[in-house]
Amino acid sequence: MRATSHSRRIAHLDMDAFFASVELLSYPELRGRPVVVGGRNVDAPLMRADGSRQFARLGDYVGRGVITTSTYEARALGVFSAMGLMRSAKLAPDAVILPANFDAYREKSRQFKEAVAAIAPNIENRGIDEIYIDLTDMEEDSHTLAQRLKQAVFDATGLTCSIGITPNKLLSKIGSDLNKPNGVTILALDDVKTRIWPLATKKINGIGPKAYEKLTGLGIHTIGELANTPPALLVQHFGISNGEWLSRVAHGIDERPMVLASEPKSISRESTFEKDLHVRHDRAELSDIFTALCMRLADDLKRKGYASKTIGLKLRYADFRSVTRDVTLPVAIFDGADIRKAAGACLKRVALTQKIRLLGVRASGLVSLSEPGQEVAVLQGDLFN
DNA sequence: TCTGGGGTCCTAGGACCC
DNA sequence: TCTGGGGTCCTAGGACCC
Repeated sequence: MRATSHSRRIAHLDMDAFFASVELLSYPELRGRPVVVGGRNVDAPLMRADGSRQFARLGDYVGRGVITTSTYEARALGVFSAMGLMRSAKLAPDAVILPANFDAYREKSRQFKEAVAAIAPNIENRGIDEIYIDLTDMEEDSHTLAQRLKQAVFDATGLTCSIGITPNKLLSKIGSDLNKPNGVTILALDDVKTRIWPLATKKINGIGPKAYEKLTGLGIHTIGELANTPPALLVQHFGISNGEWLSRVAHGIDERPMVLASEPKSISRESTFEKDLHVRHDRAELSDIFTALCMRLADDLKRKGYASKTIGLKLRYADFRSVTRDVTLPVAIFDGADIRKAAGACLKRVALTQKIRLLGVRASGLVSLSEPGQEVAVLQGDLFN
């Protein structure tokens, strides 16, 4: 076991505009154009009589949903991930909108991670399109390694990525973003003052919209200003744990270890409706959606080999407030009808005083079905009667 | 025309136990 | 006759990330 004080070399690899880039492999004629992926009512491209394809236009989109990924050409028009589609349609009406194709993204994800693993096996997964890689024990210099990794990813997928290599995960994550797309950034701790301190505090992974606003309110805009703020002041405003963390990360300090394997903590399914639903007028439809969510969750549990002791319900009202309720059972369950009963018991505990825009069901307290010694019930009805 | 879906982690209060 | 101090589990909400 290596002591944490030992100097490490950690890479962060981030695929460039991942979902959109995967789509461009199928539709190369869209290269160089603003393209977004997302939405639920998006038609796949149609083939015209002359063999060319007809794509849906963002400006014609009607309905709920957000952008999941946009190409760099679309970002130049102000259209980014998580932006509402109707709002983005105003900003970039002539952009092309494509439906998401998650199976294809998962397959490309598997391919790029496999290509990296063949070079450097110590990988931490950070979702579908990014990973950390421990390069500490590799022989080659960082520039050579970065090029090798990028080439391997491109050969396996036809896609480009950006890489940051530094002594820790915090700086590598910031670094991979500094020369996007198709970039490499290599930093040492000595570079923090010149390269990191000028950046906005929200570039730090873990400083989100709320913390950023609070810092701005204190007159702290850059990471350098954060580093030069007395830790006591940060503790005063953010609490002991967060305050001290802010001071450390502003100085580029991050001792978090690589996490090479992990078990899921929860599995969930949720759905935002096309239109807000009324608890009485739309009762039948709501009930069907609720049951379908529970059945899909049961499928997910079985496929992944887990049972769950705690079933939770999530509900979002028309005004976007959301509430959760959960119940812990005496035994773990995985049957769809049992999940439906448990979630139904949760639903009885929430106030249904306005229309609903989202329902979700969550399984936590997971127990692996492959590990013996756990009490798992396949019960029929007697738990809630 | 607001604001997806799947996750993790943290906090805080209350129950309950020793 | 007036009330400690842990520890763990459960629940609800919220921040944050991809």
